[in-house]
Amino acid sequence: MSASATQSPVRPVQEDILQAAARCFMARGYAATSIDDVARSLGATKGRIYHHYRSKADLFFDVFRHGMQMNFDVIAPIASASMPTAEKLRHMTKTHCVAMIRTQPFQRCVWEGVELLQRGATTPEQREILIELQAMRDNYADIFRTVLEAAKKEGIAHFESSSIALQLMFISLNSPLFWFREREGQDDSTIEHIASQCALFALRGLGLTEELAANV
Amino acid sequence: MSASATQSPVRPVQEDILQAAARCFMARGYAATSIDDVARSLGATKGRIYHHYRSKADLFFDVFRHGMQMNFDVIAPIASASMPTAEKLRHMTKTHCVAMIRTQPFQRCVWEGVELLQRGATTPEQREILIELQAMRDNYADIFRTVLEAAKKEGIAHFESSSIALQLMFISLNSPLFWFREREGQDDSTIEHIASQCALFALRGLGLTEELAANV
DNA sequence: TTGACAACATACCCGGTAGTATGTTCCTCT
DNA sequence: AGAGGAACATACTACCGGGTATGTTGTCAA
Repeated sequence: MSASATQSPVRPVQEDILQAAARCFMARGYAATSIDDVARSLGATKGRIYHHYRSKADLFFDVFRHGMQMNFDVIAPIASASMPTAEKLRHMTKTHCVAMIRTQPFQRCVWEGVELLQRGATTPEQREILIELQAMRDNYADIFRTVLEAAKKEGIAHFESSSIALQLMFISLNSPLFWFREREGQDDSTIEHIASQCALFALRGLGLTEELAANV
Repeated sequence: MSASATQSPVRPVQEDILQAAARCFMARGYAATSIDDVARSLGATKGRIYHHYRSKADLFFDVFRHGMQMNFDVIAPIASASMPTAEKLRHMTKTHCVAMIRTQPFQRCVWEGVELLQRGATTPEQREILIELQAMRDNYADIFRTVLEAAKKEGIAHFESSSIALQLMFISLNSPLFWFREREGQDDSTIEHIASQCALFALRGLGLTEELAANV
C-alpha cells in the first residue's frame, strides 16, 4: 500500500511494556509485582519482556526514568521562561500537579523508586543506574528550589527551612498520586480543578499572600 | 528476691516483636520483609513470631492497629476538649505531626497498610480485619474532618472541597514520615520545631490567617 | 532460496520465603 | 515428682517468582 509497508510502528513495543509495567507497579507495588503480571496484562509472556529488559529492576528503572523525563519536559520551559517569580511559581506548581495526575502510574513508580534508592541496591551495576536516577530527581527538585529561594528573597514567600518547605510543597502537589482515581466523566477541566486546589494549598503554605496565590 | 519473682515482664514479648516488625517493615516495605528478617533483628527465629502471630499479615495488621491506637491516644483528648476552633486545630495538627515523627516506624506501616487496604486481601478472614482497620482510620480522619468543617463554617478556614483539604492537610503533617531521619543531637525541641513548620504550612494551606496560624 | 537475525513463546532451574510439624526446655500447678 | 503447657528453636515442605536456555515463526537481505 504505502511506500514502506514495514515502517516502525507508531507505538514502539517498549512504550507498551512501560505503560503496562507502570500500571502493575502502581497497582501492587514493586516487590509484589511479578514479571508474569506485567506480561499477562500485555497478553504476552515473560519472554517478551526479558527480550527488551535484562531484569525486573531494569524495567522499573526505565519506568522511573520515563516518569522523570515527562516532568522535565513540562517544567523546563516554564523554569527557563522570563516572568515574575510569583507567576512562575504559580505556573510550575500547577503544571507539576497536573502532570502528577495525568501520568499517575509513572509517578507512583518514581515515588516508590525514591524509597528503593534510599534502601540501596544489590549489584554495583544497579548502583550506577541508581546514582544517575538520584541525580535526575535532584536536578528536578533544584529547579523548584531555585524559584523558591528567589521568592523568599523577594519577600513573596515566607518559610524557615528551604529543605522542609520544598518537601512540603512537593508532597502537597504529589498528593493526588495517593487518592486520585480515574473515573468516568472526568475531563481535562476536572484535573485542572483538582490541581488548582492543590497548588493553592501549597502556595498558601509557602506563605504567599492570597492575591499572589489566587487564580492558579 | 522480691515477693513475686516471676511477675510479668515490664516489656511484654509482643511489644518487642511489634517494635522490630515496624522497623523492618519501614526499612524494606511489607512485601520485601521476611519473617526471618524480623526474627533476626530480635536475635530469635521464626518460631518465636509464629508462636504469637498466625501469619505475616496478622503481624502487620497488629502493627497498623497499634500505630492508629497511639494516634487516638494523643488526639482524642484534644478533640474532646473545649476550646476555640482555631486553637483546637493548631493543637491537633501539631500534635499529630509530632506523633508521626515519634512513632515513625509504626506510622509508615499505617501508611503502607492503607495502600494494602485498597489493593484488597486474599482470605475472607483478613477482609474482616481490613474492614475493621479501615473503619479505625476513617474514624480518626473524621475527628479532623469535623474540626475542619467547623473552621470553615466559622470563616476561619477557606477551601473548596473538604475531602481534598483533608487529604492535603494530612499529607503535609505526615510528610516527615518520608524524609525525617533519626540523628544524634536531636532532642524533643528539634522534633517540635519540625512539627511546627509542617503544622504552619498546613494551617496556612487551609486558609487560616497568619495570626491564627502563628505559634503552632 | 537460504541464511541470519529479530521477536517472541515454552520449558525449565533454583533460590528464597510463608507456613508447619516436631523437638526441647523450663515453669507451674497439683 | 510428674504432668501439662507455655515459649520458644529446629527441621522440613510447598510454592512462587526471577532468571535462563531453548524452540518457533516471520522477515529481510544477498
